[in-house]
Amino acid sequence: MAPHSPHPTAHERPAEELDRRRAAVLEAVVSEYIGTATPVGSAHVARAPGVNVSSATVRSDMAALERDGYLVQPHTSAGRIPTDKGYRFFVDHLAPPGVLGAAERHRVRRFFDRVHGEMEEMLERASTLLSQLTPYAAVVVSPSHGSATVRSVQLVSLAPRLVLLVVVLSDGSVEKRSLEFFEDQGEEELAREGAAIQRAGIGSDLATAATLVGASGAGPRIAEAVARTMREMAEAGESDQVYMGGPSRLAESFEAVETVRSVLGILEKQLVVVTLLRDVLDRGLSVAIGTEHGYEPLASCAVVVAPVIIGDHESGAVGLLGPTRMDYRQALSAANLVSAELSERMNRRSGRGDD
Amino acid sequence: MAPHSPHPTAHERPAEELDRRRAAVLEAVVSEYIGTATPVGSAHVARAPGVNVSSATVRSDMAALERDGYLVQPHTSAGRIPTDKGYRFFVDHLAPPGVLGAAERHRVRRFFDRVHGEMEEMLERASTLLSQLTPYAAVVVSPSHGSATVRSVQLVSLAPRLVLLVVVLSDGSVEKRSLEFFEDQGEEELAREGAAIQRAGIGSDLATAATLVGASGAGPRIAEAVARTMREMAEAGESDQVYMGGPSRLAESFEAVETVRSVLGILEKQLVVVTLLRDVLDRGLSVAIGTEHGYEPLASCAVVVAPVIIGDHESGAVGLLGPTRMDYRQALSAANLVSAELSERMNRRSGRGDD
DNA sequence: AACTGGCAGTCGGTAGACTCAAGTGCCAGG
DNA sequence: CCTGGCACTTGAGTCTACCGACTGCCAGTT
Repeated sequence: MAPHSPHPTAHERPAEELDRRRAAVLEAVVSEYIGTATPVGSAHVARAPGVNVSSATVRSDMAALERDGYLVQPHTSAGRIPTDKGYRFFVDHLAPPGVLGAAERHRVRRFFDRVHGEMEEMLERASTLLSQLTPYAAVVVSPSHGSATVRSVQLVSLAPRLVLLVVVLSDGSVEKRSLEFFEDQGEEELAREGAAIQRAGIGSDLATAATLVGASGAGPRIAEAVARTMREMAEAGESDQVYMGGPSRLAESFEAVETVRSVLGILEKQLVVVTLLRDVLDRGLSVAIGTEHGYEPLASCAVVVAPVIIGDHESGAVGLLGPTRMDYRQALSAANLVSAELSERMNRRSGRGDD
Repeated sequence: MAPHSPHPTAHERPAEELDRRRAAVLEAVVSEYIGTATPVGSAHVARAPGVNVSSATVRSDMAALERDGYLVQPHTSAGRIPTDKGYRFFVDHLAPPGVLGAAERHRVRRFFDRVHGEMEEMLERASTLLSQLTPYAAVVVSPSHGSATVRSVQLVSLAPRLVLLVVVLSDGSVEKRSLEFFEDQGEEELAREGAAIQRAGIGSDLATAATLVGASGAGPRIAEAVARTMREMAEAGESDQVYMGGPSRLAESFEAVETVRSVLGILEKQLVVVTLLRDVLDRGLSVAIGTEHGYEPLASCAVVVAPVIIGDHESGAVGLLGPTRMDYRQALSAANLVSAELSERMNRRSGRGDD
């Protein structure tokens, strides 16, 4: 058993090492396929760094990887392409931490330094930013009001019998709703009512405030209408807003126009998107590949998610949607960078409940 | 010259009538092509109602129409397809007024009866509605603040050193912006300052109000910051918001994924969209076909526009974007219906300046 | 003069045969 | 256990022939 072979390294590789080589083969296949979208053959892989064996050996490794479900052959005389399981292994074990280029980091930083305007605008533009940092479509789910408390309630007369209810919450968001009354309301009566309502509701969350206002018995009709409307706001505030960035990226990612259509169609259903992202996050994942998210129509897609953390819990999310053969490293670092930056800004802005 | 021919109508058609027949031929070609996206041949046209001549005659008419630039042949042995000029003639002279089905009318009515929430939400959802009424992508451009006047100014403390400026305008819109101060501001000082600022600015439009507030000399630092921020709001309010509905419709309209990508890419540039729609409206058109709008990348598209009229002038717009072979009748009636309905709602809501 | 049927001519699109290149599986040998 | 060599498979590309859908033109009819 003396190592007199011309390929000693190959000869002495113990079993454990073999697995490592297979991993290297898998990595080579995935990397190559991500770049070229073409089935990759054993010759290509043999040339990859970390794989110091002949193409014949690679072939047997690839056959094994196929048996184990990491690769598939589109047809007999073609190279291999990764399965979802293959991508999964790549993401979990092989993908290096992945750092964005300095240029991109700088771009993100500059973006967040320049953003003015309020949360909605920031989120909207962040989704565009994300889609420009990567070749994928981006989604940003706005944090729900959650436990934000009422900071101010105001009634503004807009026209005869038309009054605008404006509620400011502790997270800096403003909800408005117009109310129509049968009788005209005097300017100073409105102000008085507004003050009373504010006194009743301030400091509580929207739903509670609505109840308190209803019970406060201030001005018969008005308080009732305001209470009802605040309850509406509370309900509406729970359904998170979704911002979509760079939908045209989808048309770059997929060949078939039919796929583009169906994926775009899904992105239009905001509720689905929110549920999907939350699901993935709840399962503790940051990547969902192919059918992992259990949503059939997106079987050819992968989703990369990063939470936006405000205060102590995940309340929003940013995501990237691309083909399963997406560049996970790039996508992950972009999503993480933007979500971190977003979290920081939002934390800085939102008040801490009590002054 | 007694009409003893078996085809008397054909025989006695004077020159002017001939034109009418050509128009009928053109109409048949356009209608058919809109429906099938396939070059249409003389045999098909000959069978169309209103064209009571043989295919040979139709052929010579089609040749004439091609000479005049209304039709083209993709290749020698194929049928004809309309040119932009052909579509234009169709739209201007041939397209019947076009009424939406009762079901659609009812759907629109119901939609507008149910919409609650405020303008932004209404516009957003109107764009979705429009894209569902037709197989095309929809855009809605929000009315700019224009001459809306300030109805209320409020300063709300969110956190130490963090204050939210909330301005309510007479059209029911609410602008907010957070201000950061170096020193902490007392709750009641803020209220006092807010009241003073409101007194200075109320009744003027945003830009004027900003100047007035700046000059009012209320509270040294605060008034200055508020004035600056209000000016920012005035500027931001001028750039109209664009809502895009049903982008996936684009993937249905075009065969080539490349076209889908580029058109989607253009839709993402909101400024371009706004300019385009305004341009078309300013030229008094409601349809722009192919290159008529002078925007090269959209040469394969047609745009249908309808103004949203608030008070006395066009301040917003709804539009539909589809292939040049779109169903103009359907698109026009849908856009008109939604824009009319939208105008009415907005007029009802926006206060009339003075109480 | 206007319209018609008939006919030759023009192409695009499809189907089949063939070739080519990429890539595999297997095997004997080191 | 790995390697080079070899036979085999198969999609993709090319070429050809053919079919069908049109058109343009023309002589004939009313």
